[in-house]
Amino acid sequence: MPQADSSGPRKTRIQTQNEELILAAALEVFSAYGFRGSTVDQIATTCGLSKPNLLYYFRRKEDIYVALLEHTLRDWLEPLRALDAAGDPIDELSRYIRAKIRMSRDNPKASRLFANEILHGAPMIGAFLKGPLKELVDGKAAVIAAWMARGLINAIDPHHLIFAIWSTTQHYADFDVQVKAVLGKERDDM
Amino acid sequence: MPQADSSGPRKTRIQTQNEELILAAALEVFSAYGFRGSTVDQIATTCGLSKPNLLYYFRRKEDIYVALLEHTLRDWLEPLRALDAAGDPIDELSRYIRAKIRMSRDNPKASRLFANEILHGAPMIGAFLKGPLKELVDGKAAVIAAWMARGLINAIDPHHLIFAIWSTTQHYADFDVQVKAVLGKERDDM
DNA sequence: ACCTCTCTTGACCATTTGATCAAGAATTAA
DNA sequence: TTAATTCTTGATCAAATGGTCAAGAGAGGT
Repeated sequence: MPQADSSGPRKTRIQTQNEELILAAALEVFSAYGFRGSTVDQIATTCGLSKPNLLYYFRRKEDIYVALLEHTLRDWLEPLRALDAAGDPIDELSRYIRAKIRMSRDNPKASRLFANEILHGAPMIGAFLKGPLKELVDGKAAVIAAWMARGLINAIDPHHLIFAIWSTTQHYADFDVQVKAVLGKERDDM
Repeated sequence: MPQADSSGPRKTRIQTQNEELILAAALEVFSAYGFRGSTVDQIATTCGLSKPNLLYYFRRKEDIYVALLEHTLRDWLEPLRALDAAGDPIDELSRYIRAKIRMSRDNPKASRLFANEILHGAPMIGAFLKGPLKELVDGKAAVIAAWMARGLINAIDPHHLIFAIWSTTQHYADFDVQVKAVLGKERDDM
């Protein structure tokens, strides 16, 4: 029972390797079909393991999903964390926006994974949103508000500025098919 | 077999009434759980009909879903259609944006229904996106481009301007739980 | 009242799917 | 080598679920 050890990451070579395989396959499948739309068999087939073998590493379907969310969530917020109060507002915000666009382009599946989770009421990461995410956003909103107070940038509600950045950038990952359909799907520029 | 008549809407009073009930319940359920995440039983229970009875009006689960999408799609694009080339650009765009925000607020479930469909690759309305939707957007993008050419508003890519409007406004419906979580869920203003 | 057509439902079916288990194969430590 | 541990899988199960069907209840027109 590999999950049992909460003390130390006493993991076998095979264990580490297969868990990575599984999470990669899970991202592929969950991001495309959502939690309920995906089957354990699909994930198993995608990573070339048998279903019981997959369930040896993650005992429940939900465990795979949660592990994947947590695993991906780490990098996802990195660009926002990097927003530096001491830097130039325009530079900092530009860098943040560009980083978000790059992430949407390079890892649209992660974006769709989260979008789907939140769209369905965030049943698994609701606590995370109200806790760590809110803290982070509140903190950065304060940074932006300080810039505005010093007259460095136009004053608008910082929270909604962040929402606007999130929505516009992630739009290209989450609604990819719509964007491609409307643009005629040959154009790859932005 | 009520579906059969493609000639005229020869519908019974009960038929019309129950179909409305079903579509309302379907919006409730599909918007919350997605297509595969929803069950016919859930929809039946929500509108107080038995499952076989519901399947008497819509023979397959997919039929309910498609009917709902088509039914909702009509109003959804109305504000964009209303964008008037002869009007003042600022007024027209303001009106459009306000209309979209109002729709996101008044009918977030419809927004989430579409968001989910598109997020999963638009398996049912892919043709609509590439056809009628593209025509409409291309037409309105041309209108906006004409305003820009006359120097009435700043020049940026009209298609991406429309995407920005879509994403920012629908964000508040689609990612409702995230917005509420981050804002502390008491605030109801924008 | 009578007949036809519409509507409703309990019972049932086939398939899918998350999950289990015992037994065997492979790996690792001694 | 040997023994313990880890890994793998075919077979199987129970529950959920989309969909069917025959038979009965109800509405509407005459």
